[in-house]
Amino acid sequence: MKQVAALAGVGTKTVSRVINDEPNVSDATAARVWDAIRALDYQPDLQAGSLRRSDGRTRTLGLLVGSVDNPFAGAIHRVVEDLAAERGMAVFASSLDDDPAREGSAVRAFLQRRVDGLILTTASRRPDYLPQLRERGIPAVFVDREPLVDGLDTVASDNRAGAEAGVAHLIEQGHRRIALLADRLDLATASQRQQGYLDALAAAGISRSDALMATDLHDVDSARTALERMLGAAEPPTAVFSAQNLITIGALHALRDAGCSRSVALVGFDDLPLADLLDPGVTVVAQDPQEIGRRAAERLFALLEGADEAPIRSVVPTRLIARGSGEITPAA
Amino acid sequence: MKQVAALAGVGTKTVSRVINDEPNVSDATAARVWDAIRALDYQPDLQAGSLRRSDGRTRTLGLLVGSVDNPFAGAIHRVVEDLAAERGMAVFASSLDDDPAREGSAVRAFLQRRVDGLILTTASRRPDYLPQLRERGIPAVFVDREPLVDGLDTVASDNRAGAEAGVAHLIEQGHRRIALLADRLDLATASQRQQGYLDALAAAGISRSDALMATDLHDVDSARTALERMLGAAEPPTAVFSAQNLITIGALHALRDAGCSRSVALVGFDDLPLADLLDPGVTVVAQDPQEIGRRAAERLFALLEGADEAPIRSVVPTRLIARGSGEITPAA
DNA sequence: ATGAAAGCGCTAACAT
DNA sequence: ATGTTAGCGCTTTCAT
Repeated sequence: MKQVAALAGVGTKTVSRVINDEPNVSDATAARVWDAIRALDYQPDLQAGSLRRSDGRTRTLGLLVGSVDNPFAGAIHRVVEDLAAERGMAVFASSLDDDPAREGSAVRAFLQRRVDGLILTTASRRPDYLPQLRERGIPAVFVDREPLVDGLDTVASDNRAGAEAGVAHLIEQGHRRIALLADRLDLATASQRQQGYLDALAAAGISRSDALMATDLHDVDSARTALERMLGAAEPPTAVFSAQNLITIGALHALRDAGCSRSVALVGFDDLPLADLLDPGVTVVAQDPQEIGRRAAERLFALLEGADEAPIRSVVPTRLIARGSGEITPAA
Repeated sequence: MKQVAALAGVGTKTVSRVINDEPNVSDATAARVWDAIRALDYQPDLQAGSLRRSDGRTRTLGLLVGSVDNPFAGAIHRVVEDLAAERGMAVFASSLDDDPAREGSAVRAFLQRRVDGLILTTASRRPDYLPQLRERGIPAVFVDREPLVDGLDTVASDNRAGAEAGVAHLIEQGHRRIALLADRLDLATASQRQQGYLDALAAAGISRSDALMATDLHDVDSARTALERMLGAAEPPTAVFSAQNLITIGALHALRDAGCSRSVALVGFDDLPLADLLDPGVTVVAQDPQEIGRRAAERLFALLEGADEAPIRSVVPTRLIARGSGEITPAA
């Protein structure tokens, strides 16, 4: 910056004024400064600036998702990035892997880099870094999972209602032995979806059976194995509700390998790319990751602009998409 | 930091020494400092530190991909993130959308935030920011696409050979009228894959037909439309080579809608989730995004540690995965 | 083993 | 309309 000032024959503060287009610079000097900036390929150091700037902003935000590799997270990331870019903000993204330790170090990494705000998916019901965020006045919006703490801003799918609708759909087709394949129940999403499953059964007067509920499934293979075991049991399910996208993939493998794709019904929570091209098409309870990302980002920006109303708890509706697999009726 | 120093009853420099565990601090003082740090929930400001630090490092890197929403990009991102985290580095990710303007502003945003290094996918053959990177000594590794500039470090799939192998596979099944569905040819990947297609035809003595080559396809819908048109033409292709993952999805839709999934062969470049569950399974020329990401990240870290050898041009082999759609033989 | 002073690149506050 | 001085939170250099 000093070089630019020297080349343009002005003081550094004038250069600063030009860059941030503050008032009180004559057009002539501004032009000279811009020339010097171009001549030197000067790029202002945003971090150094924020060190002294009154609001201390770094124009940077942190995004924590399940895994940047997961299509659901990718969709959220993309929306957040686009909205952030419109405001000249850049985004740090990190993967959580549903590991509280990894979550903690990711948040720490964000804080050390002085992000202005955070959009977080959490693996814990009561994240331990919340007091720190409060103290430092760093706004955060939780997405996908709602911690069990009051006063937080959250945006998530209607997991319970969506799961209930998916299972009710299977019940309408005449199924009574419906399997549940779910993730670790300490994750809010998994337990809410299980609750929806149980609510749908209860509403139809179907008693729950532990033999039909597999939980703690965290990847494709564990889901596949769990369903294979159920299909080989004495009273196999006639329908399956899989409560997460990777689990649905595992279930699809198990059904295909057992030759049951056309005889055992399947409804999955969360949509999959190509789900409509399978045969039968995969019926899903679709989430709307774009909408989740959009609401979260907009809420975060509102907080950054000093919105002071009460925290919001935003629930994004799900949508049942019938494609065939969920409309299979139980064998007579 | 001053507060910590005050609470621990030491000078700020001692706190600095403890944080960066430099030598010459007695265990007793160190312990007192750590206590103070915990008591105050102190997080050092990494950016402020790098301002004065001799190497100026921010422990941050920039990653530019096609779109953070694309599974290929997601896989690369994930690997880069994991390797970066091991070294205490955070990563800024941005989407390119194959738009040179967006590419430029993303790189500018990275530079203003003083990233230590870059992993870049580019939409231009000669990115205009290269001189700036040189001047500032910011190392960059290009992934997926190789700019037409000497002296750069690059990591990419063997696009030409992979495409040639995919098309040769179709020719082996007896096909002679093989369609090409490709992206904008100004993108290195697209033109290399087209070249592979042409090489395979030439090797088999099949003359090229412009009616069978659709280019400038950039998303699912344009690919679908292009293939629909070809299938309705006088001499429709008996096989299709789709040169990119979104294009393959479009082709699958077109084939299904035209009722040709079982009669027209398809080989796609780049693997798709669920490709093995479709019926028939989708034969693909699989890339290895993890390997691409790993090599790029490791090369970047080597450059950051001052490796001074000549730039490397790393070519990652592809692998043909036969799943059914590519083994369909032409109708007699 | 520890601390004081200077300075990294920038912006705030106050001149002029 | 422009420049000067101080200081953001840290690390360097050099003294003690």
